[in-house]
Amino acid sequence: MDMVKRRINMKDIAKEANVSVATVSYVINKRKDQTIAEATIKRVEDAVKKLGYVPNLAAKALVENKSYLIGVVIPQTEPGKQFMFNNPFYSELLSSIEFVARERGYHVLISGTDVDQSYLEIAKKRSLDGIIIVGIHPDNYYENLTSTAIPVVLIDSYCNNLPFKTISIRDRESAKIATQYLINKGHKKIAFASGVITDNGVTYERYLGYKDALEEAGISVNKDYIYSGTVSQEYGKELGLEIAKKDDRPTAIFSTADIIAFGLINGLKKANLRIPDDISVIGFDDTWIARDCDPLLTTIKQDVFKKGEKAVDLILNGNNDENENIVLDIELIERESVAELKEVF
Amino acid sequence: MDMVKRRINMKDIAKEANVSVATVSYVINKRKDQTIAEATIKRVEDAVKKLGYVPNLAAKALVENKSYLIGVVIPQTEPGKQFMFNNPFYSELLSSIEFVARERGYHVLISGTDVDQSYLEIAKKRSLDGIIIVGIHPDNYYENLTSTAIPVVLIDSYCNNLPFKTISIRDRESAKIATQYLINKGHKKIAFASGVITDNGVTYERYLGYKDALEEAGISVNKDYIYSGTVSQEYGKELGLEIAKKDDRPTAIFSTADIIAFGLINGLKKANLRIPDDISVIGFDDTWIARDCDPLLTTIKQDVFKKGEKAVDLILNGNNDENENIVLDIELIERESVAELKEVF
DNA sequence: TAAAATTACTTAAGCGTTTAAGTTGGAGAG
DNA sequence: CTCTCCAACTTAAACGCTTAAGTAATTTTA
Repeated sequence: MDMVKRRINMKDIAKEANVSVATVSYVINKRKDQTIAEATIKRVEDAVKKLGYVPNLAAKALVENKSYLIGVVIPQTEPGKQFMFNNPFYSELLSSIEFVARERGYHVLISGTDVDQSYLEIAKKRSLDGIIIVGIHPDNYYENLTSTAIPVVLIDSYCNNLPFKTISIRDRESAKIATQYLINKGHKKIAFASGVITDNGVTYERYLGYKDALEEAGISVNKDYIYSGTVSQEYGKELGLEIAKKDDRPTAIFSTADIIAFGLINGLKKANLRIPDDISVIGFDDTWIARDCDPLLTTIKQDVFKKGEKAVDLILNGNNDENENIVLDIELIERESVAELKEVF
Repeated sequence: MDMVKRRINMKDIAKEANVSVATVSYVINKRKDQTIAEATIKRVEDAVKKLGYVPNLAAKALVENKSYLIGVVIPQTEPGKQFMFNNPFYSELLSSIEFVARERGYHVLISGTDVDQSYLEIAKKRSLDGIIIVGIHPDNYYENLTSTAIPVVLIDSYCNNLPFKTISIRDRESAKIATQYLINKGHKKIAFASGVITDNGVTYERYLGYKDALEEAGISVNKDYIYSGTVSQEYGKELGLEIAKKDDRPTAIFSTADIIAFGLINGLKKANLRIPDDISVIGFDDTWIARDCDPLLTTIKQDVFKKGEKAVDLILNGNNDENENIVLDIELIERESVAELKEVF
């Protein structure tokens, strides 16, 4: 007697339906290239229901060398720490990736970036079907990944020399648009507030766009107006307080993330400046936080859902050899945090 | 000639090190119950390095019926939608679960709640080593899960009749503490603002705690002061505007989530009420948002990291038969959003 | 009417591990 | 000098699935 509760497998189904395991496999996978009698299909399906069969993906993964698993790597604030989730942009992105992946029959494995263990190792171990890397990471990350056949999609990274697919927006142009918007409103003293500026990151691109706009308008870049810290409300707030105290205060600030802008607004208000009357702020991303600042934040909207969706699509449908780069559009959302500058003589 | 790039497996290592696959397996898993000569261990380890061997977890999972994978289920706002990530509490919790799991050599599979496919099925399919269910879910979720041997940990759920481990705080008591704090500050007209109140959810418990405090203080519960919507800043804001217009306005509001409190503050300010001078607000969770409202939000702090950590520990170390319930402590954090009520005669 | 094609299957090898059970040679015991 | 014991291995089955190749019966084609 078989007292131990065994896992129901294809063999059990085969026996119950009076067919071979191969047939069961064909029925379960609905294989179009196999011809199977309607009656047989029904017998198998009935057996599956009757016995409560659930396929074992580990076995499937073993023979197919495929896991129906997509890895998502999210940047950490610090090594050995948790990953960055105070920025709603990442939350929203992850949520959309998970949603789309699930629709496609895939699951999502999340991971912060571990210094000891390269993500490539995880990918190989788990036979991941693809890796979506969000944001910028230490260089050694990418190095290893090039040696593998696993599709890698980079979101918000400008490592153009690497054979990876990317999905991005025109960060430089977008930043230029934001800055030009401020310039068109009469601002000349425009500050730049961002997280750490890394070589291949979006932040650097956005910095370039900011510079482009200023230079094109004949405004020289004031090094005193360039602020770079962490992508967090804390930094924004700190910065708001600092800027408020400044002698030659800027009249507008372009922030590369809503969450920094949010902090900025808090800090500036704390220092009794009115926004946008005393100082204007423009953000980036259009996360929910932009819709719930006071004043409502004028910002560059990027379609976060689409960003996640396209990333999954690139992994699943993309030709692995091709080096695709998808570029999404942005939109400037005018709300309440930017004012026309009254000329002061 | 073997032109196709094959995956390096134990057999290759065995050949290279001149031992059997079994020995390789023993060395790689550092099995204490096997005696292996130092020299042999070194030979195997060298071969692993030389050939760049990475174990195949699918194969391991197949024989061990174990995946080193923990599933985390996060509530969705609506069926067929993405999961709830506007609430920083969930983000922070997920981040800590992932961090702790990774430390322990496990990975995290995330999933929103899919109506069609019960999570039990995913769990079986993937041989998950455990499931952490965050927040409250439709009843049929739990039903299926009882039939399996997979360890399930419920975070923020009061389904006490089910054979699951839980990890929670004393929600009722905590809400009572928050409400009593307001009462001690002289408030009598205290509103309650929450998400949907479900039978087994934390929200109901917090509602009870709110009621307890009022009743104990001899204040009758005013149905007009009970607001229940969604756990979002939008709802909070809407509510803030609504409450501001009210004839018999409450003097304080207890919100069951910081994010609602955040919205409330925005809405109330929009309606030209000063906080805490005109109306006090107390939150719950102490997510980062509490530290970045203006005014800073007085709130009930729960240790989100510990909540995640304990959940992982329960999955990995907990005796599967025992029905453990871990209860964590909370702390009231006094900030700026609650004022002493000046008696008005 | 025999050959070819098609339908509806089955057989069995293989994916990369783990592990219970066996083997071998040498050290220590009697 | 044989016997036992132990260290240091090896052998081979099993985990649950996929799939190329085979088979047998039936139908179509020339």
